[in-house]
Amino acid sequence: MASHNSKATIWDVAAEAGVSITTVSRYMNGTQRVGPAASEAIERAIRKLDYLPNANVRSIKLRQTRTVAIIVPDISNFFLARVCRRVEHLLYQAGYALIIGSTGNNVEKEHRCIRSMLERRVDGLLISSAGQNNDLLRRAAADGLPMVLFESPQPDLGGVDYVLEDNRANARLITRTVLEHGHRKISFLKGFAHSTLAEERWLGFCDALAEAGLAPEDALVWENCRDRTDCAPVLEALRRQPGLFTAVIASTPEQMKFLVMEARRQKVSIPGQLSLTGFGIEDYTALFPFETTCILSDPLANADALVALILHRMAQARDGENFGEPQRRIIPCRFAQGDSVGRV
Amino acid sequence: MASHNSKATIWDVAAEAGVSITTVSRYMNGTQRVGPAASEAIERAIRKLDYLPNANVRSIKLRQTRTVAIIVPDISNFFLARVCRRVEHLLYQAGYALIIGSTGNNVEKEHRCIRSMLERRVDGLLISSAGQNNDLLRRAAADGLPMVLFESPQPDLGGVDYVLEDNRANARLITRTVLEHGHRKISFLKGFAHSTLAEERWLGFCDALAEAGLAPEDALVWENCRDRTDCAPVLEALRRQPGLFTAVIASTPEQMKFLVMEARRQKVSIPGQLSLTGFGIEDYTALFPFETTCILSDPLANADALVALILHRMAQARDGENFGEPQRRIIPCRFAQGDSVGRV
DNA sequence: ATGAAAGCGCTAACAC
DNA sequence: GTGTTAGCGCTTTCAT
Repeated sequence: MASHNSKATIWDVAAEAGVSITTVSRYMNGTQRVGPAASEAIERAIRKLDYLPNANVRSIKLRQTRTVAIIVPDISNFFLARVCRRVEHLLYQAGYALIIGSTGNNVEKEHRCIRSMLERRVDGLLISSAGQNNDLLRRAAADGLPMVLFESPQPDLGGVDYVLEDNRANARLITRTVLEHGHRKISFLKGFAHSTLAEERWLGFCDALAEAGLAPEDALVWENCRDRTDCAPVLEALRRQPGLFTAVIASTPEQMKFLVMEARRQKVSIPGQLSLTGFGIEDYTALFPFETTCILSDPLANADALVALILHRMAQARDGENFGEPQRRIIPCRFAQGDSVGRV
Repeated sequence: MASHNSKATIWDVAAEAGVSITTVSRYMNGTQRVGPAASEAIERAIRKLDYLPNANVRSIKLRQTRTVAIIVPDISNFFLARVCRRVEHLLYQAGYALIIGSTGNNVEKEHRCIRSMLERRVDGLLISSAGQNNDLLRRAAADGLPMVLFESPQPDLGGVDYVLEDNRANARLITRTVLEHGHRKISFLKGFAHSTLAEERWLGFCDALAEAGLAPEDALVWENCRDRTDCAPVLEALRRQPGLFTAVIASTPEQMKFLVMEARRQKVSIPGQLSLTGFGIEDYTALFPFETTCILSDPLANADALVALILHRMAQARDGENFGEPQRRIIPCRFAQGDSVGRV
């Protein structure tokens, strides 16, 4: 079987059609009218040779790749998968392809991902960064690369666009709800240690507690819960020591899911024995065996904002315009009133 | 702010370091020794200029992009998201980047996705095709593009590698289980109309029925169930006409999920009033409020096979070797014995 | 160990 | 309307 280097080039098409490569180029891109005779000959040659222009070569003259990159901690995460799907679709409609990098919250991998995207000269970069690579990102931004960050704010990385949710306010709101239901012993599951997203949710929790004259209790705070095995101990503790806490707040949809699974396994009834709330996603938390009271993120709205911003920046970059003020879009979340938080 | 065309080239580095571009190239790629003095000067120049080689330009000389594409109906689908995550990771480790296309089972979009990937000269293509683009795929394969199909077999597209599950046998197995539990009125949810994957599962269902001397009843077969709204009528029918069927088999994990959600909403107890089974995924069906009896697909095993095959083919293509026999890997599924199928 | 120069496949002035 | 030609930024003979 032939190696696929056997691809036809514009020269082959030109020769076959008996015209110059310029004419072929013009025909392909519609940059200029070409005569009907030539058109037909070229069309025939293209079909005969199965000609497909080489986009990489094109990109070097055009100085744009019509590719944007998205870098996220985990594409199989429900929220991010939804974001990616819509971003891919919207960009596709705008004539861009999407390259995805999934970093697993590994700083080293994220670094190499970013580098790789830069070497590929993507026209734009969408990134939910775990942090620690801000110097690299800053340089890229300073170089004029259209870029929008999302999910996790990077306080030391200004001058770029952000798409965020108000995690602190939302965490405060949900915590207040729990307090209003009479709970005083409230457990909190923190997320990935280095994530500013997780940190903000934690701060919002503390805010609400403070407003009620309370303070977080060490014994009720669970660090770095990323896995089902990280979440199991929470319910085990409760069973060992009934009354240790009456409500638990999860700071990610995954944590909620793990808690639901563990609650079933360990036969802890929700909200009977334990109230559960936190951060969810529509169409995900819907599967839980109760109406979930929680803050609902909207992946589609996030994606829409991301695409709107990056397209805008890329247009500016193409036209050599000044970028102007960095944008900061806060995507509102919905407060879902369910029955997973009971009165105490 | 400067346009990001302000990128340094190999010429800039050479000039800054006082050497020729050849030397810089050799230094970057380690293709040949360069003197210590030159090395240091180049290193300094690179840092100073923030030089990042242009991968697209490189690719045209090297005749490889170190990029592979994966095209799937929906990246936010749990199974595919998991597959993509692992494929991305494995390929990344092998030095390849992954471009993802999500087609929404739209033939037109799939076609343009494939074309786009070919124009980008990806070194390999992984695709779960909805069908109907087999001529394009066949030409690509004939051109020597390493390619492996998965999920949905394309009977008219031979000579390429496949990673599949034995859907027909698995559907037969799960149906037989339902029959063995005494069910005779069994409802079946078919999947996306044009999907050969869905078709195979349907055939396996028919096989088992036939073995038991039964035949599918039109009133119990639901076509083209892709959404929650497609699944709701199933349970509504049962409530309108109790005893219409005693068990339901879903042909995709999503259908199972929708049925679970609807069962809760419509207050149909599983397996009390209705037995439920079908095709699931570990860590997904785990969330259901019962132990699910079903066939479990293994996204990781699928991904491993995909990557192993494509890497092998790409190595062959690079070395100009003959491709030899097409491979066909059947990934085994696990039969999960739960309690969602009751005795009748 | 280093450099000059010939491409890779394409686009875009600039001629005609 | 069409062709000539000079690049785009890089790798790679082939000399030195």
